[in-house]
Amino acid sequence: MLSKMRPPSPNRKKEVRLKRGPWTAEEDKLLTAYIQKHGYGSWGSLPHKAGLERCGKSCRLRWINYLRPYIKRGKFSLEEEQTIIQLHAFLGNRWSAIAAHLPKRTDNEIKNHWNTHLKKRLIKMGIDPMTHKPSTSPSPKNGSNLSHMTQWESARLEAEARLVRE
DNA sequence: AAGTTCGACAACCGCGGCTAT
DNA sequence: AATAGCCGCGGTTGTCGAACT
Repeated sequence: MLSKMRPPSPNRKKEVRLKRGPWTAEEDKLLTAYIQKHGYGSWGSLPHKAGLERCGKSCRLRWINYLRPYIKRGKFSLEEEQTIIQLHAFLGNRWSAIAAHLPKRTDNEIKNHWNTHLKKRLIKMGIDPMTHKPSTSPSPKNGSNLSHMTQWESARLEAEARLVRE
């Protein structure tokens, strides 16, 4: 939908070079202080008001994924991982919907965790991470034990997906 | 010790939905 | 009804530290 994309720098008064890349502690402080005082929203104008040389999009991302006071960071518990796998079986790559069931986790964090850990783990178990069903060409070396595991896991996932649906 | 590869995660980009005009 | 702009989402990339050679 290119027509909807805004031109490079439409109505910016001055060509302020917007900063990109990792956030500094100082920037975090500015953003947090501003949001604590005024709340968030209107991301387009927020950076300027907060004294940040970032685009609104970058500020929004930083706040949502990192600075919000109640988010939980660090290692995922077994329960959380199971929940993610179950929800993914039902919802697919709808990370924000999955994150809604794990209130303290962000969609970005869940997505990263899925891509770096859970997906690989399922593949290792012979489960297709997209369909959550035993993959069609299971690795030949870990035969029957694995297929039993995958059948069990698959049945469990389907049952749990049903539960989530209800 | 130096160089290379790998894994984890933060951040960016492009797109689509929604709303206001 | 058409258009412009904002917001949020999902995919992808970039960066950095750890592990390995």
